[in-house]
Amino acid sequence: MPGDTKPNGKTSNGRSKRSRSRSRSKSSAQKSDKEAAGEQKVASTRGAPRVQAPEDLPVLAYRENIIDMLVENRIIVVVGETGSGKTTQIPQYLLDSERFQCLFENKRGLRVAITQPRRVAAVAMARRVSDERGTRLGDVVGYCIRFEDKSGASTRLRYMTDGCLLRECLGDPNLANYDVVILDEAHERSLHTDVLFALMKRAVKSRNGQLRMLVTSATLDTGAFSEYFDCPVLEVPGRSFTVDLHYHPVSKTQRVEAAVNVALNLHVREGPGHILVFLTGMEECEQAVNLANTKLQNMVESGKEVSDCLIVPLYGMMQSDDQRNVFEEVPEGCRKLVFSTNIAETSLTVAGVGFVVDCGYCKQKFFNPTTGMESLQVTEVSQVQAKQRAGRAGRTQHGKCFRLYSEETFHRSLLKITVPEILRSNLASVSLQMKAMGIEDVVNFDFMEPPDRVRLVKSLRLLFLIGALDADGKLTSLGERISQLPLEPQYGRVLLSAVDLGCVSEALTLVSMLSSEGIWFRPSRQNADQWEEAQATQERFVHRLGDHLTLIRVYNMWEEEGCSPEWCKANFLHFRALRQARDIRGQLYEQLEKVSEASVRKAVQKRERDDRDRRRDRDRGSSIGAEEALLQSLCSGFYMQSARACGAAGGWLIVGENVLVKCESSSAMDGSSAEWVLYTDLVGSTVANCMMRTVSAMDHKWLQPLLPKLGEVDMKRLVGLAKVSKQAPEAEVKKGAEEVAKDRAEKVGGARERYLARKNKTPAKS
DNA sequence: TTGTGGTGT
Repeated sequence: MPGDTKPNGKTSNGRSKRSRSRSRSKSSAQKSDKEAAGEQKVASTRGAPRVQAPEDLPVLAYRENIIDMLVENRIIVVVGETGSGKTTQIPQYLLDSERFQCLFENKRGLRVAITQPRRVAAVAMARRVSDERGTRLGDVVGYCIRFEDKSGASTRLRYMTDGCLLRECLGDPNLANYDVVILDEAHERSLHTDVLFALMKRAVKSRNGQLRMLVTSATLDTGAFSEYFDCPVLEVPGRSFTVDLHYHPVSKTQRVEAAVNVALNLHVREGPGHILVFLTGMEECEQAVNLANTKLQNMVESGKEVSDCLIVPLYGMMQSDDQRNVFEEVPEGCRKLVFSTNIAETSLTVAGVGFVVDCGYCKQKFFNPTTGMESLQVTEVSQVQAKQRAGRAGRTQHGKCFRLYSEETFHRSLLKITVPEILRSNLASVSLQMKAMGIEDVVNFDFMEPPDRVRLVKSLRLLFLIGALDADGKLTSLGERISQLPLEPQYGRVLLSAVDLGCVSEALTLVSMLSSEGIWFRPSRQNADQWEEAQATQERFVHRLGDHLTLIRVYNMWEEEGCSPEWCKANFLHFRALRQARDIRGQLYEQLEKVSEASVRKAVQKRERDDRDRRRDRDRGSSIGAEEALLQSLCSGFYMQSARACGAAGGWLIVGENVLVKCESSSAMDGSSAEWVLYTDLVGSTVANCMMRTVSAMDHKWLQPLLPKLGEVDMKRLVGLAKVSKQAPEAEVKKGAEEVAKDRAEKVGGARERYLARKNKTPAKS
């Protein structure tokens, strides 16, 4: 990374020296490496027209090599470890190479898209490169992220989130706007990047030499990449310090205490360097902080000499100002001990870490396509993750990493790479987007890591049920409109039916709230008083008809309070999440208007006028009409997720499935006797213990007209086998029937199991 | 009994 010190401790030039001291300051230290890089400009360009890239970036030596390879090959893979400079330099090499630009027939000038998995990274890289070139951000170098497009007609290097490029593919699957696409951080295997792999491979082929692609990855799984893309791989060395590995196996149940003990041992024995401990979740981090404080106190009381130590947790759901505390500079001689979730693995960088303790586990989300159930499971980390965690100790000094498992476990038990998100996700949105791009056969599409057929078939079934696909799996005009909305298709369906039912405003609010991060602030249970106070405070928002109307009520009250952050704090709500919901709502409002046939604006304005009148009249009762309409429009997207009370058991039976479910205890409908309910999320780890989250009471007369469609699903027609079977009847029909059988047989979420099974059949190279 | 790893349009 530009501005880092070299291993020998000298800085490459005066500018780096300045930026080094700056990178320790509060404002940039709290951000990721990439964002910090972007911030250097403020300090270093004053009076200078142009920021220079450090002269000793490892990638520089490969400049001509990269261009040669990309002239000769349509696709190449570049493997470069942290600090090689690949993200900032390679796009500029291409832009500055006449020889490379000669390849392209169009004379509008080279245009390069560079994707990042995270928004902050896209912005920071654009800012940095723009500074290096001495241009205004948004001119030659720009970026594009949700809610913010800082680029224009003259933009040649466009940094963007992978999700943005994916959305651009919808309108233009061949990406005619670009000559080169760089998919950066490909090793992270984000859902969007994985889909882009497949789309780009296709686009490169169809553009016939006029579109080049470069895939960059930090860790070595080059076999899989080069095989899939059939392309050469170039390795660029990194620039970080060595990290000694130590293995301290402990039992899974003792990991928190063991992690605390190892960390305190390090604190007592080792020289300078902060300590970063990786645990699985918020509760573990809070618990560890308490435990470490107690133990440290005991040591001091027993007369042991212990130096100063600041002990802090770090996780995503933390209030923003608490999170900032983690990055505060500590006094000389004071050590920081940070207990973090995997947020510190890639998203945030704690500066000055010399020691890492890795518990060997993390939480991962798995979606079970058969039940539609989502679960958050504590899972062993992959080898790639373990290396990434260890690397956090070697950014500024020679480091040490303590793994709370054996070396044998590392090699024998841990997966080589993390199970890619595409194998763990709900694919409804991916399938719909592919259909909207004219890709008919989604099930047999050439993904690098093909998702299970069941997962894909189930996504088609869902799209059929909401009317986005017809019985033959063809995109309907409704599906086309839904695909335009940046939402899960089921939510898109709800919005469009809300237009017809006259409750757009409410639906926009609800869908935005459901699309944003969780709004409820749930204090750690380590803090019992606060926990109870939060429960009691949040209960006051509850709407008797369920969680969906509760969410709308919270949003409306927040707006009435002038969108106040203080009001959020007092009511145990995440301001960040509500603000995000407001941004999303604004965006959806605009896009829904483009997409929907009726005039959304008129409907919304009428609604808002009515609301004002009602408030003036203090006649709250009359808003029932809109509330009912909202619940009814929910049915159009989620009727297959409704359930009927099953008296004896005190739960509900999901329609069309023999699964008995309960409400989560935090739900407004918990303990309710409503005959019919509808949920937007189903969570749990096994079918036997799964819970509805976000639940509302329903009137059966809204559901009744929709439910028969559940019986109309013909999987064979949906995946397009009915037509194929005319040519090869027996085999194909049998295959289709097996699909249905397998589908029924499947009960427990098996992405990981199937992935493991596949990996074991074809062992990865070591 | 019961919790919410992290991203993104």
